[in-house]
Amino acid sequence: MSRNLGELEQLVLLALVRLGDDAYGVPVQAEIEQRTGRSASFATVYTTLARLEAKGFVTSYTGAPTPERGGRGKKHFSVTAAGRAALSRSMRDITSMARGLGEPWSAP
Amino acid sequence: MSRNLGELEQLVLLALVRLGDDAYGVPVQAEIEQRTGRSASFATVYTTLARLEAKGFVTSYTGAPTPERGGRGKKHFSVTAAGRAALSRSMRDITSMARGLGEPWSAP
DNA sequence: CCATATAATCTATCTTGTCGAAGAAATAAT
DNA sequence: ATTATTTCTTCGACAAGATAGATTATATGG
Repeated sequence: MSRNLGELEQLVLLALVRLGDDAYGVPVQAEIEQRTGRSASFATVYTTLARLEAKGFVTSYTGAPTPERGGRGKKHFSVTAAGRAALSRSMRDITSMARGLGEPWSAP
Repeated sequence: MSRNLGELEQLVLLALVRLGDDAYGVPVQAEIEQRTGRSASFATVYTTLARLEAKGFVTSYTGAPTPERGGRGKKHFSVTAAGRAALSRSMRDITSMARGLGEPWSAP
């Protein structure tokens, strides 16, 4: 029923857009932490990614691992059209509510 | 205890800022529906308001009812300094993640 | 085949979102 | 005063989202 995105779902979706082809768990987590300063464990990011996929907002394919030095293959994610639409709606909702308010949320 | 706001909590807080002195349950719900087009029952709004108050992000006082034509007294809400700070953080997080992206979430 | 590195999943719990139905408080009508 | 009507809020119950510690999977190097 809920075509609404949670807050973390929004951030993850935005991170995917930012990262493009390099989008998989690890960098998504890093991007969120670096840009927002907010901590999010890998597990948290992965569960969110899984939920988004279940809703059809992202798709994934498992790629080959880095030839360099060990490790498991990466699971790459990309945002679907439905995902972009959902993200767009969420962003619109929040900007609609914030529009016109200078930045009163930081004023005394 | 997460000091992060949920999406609805953000919207409700923004609605309170918009409404100022006229901020109580009914208009908050109306403001959200009108501005975002997204439905939210009164119960949903009140629950969120109660949670925000429990977290210290809003305060309330029960005012006298309208002399006009019946009805229960209104419970007025206002955002606390902590609430503004939390809202500010949330807004900053999302704009930080969206910064630079024209509006790619709506592009093919 | 054991150590090490990298990446993803499992399991479990707490927090948020959601709303139908019921309750509370005031005025108006009978 | 009793009942109706209007306005606004709370209750109770469950679904969905957030969170992370421990665990598993897969690759390379010695």
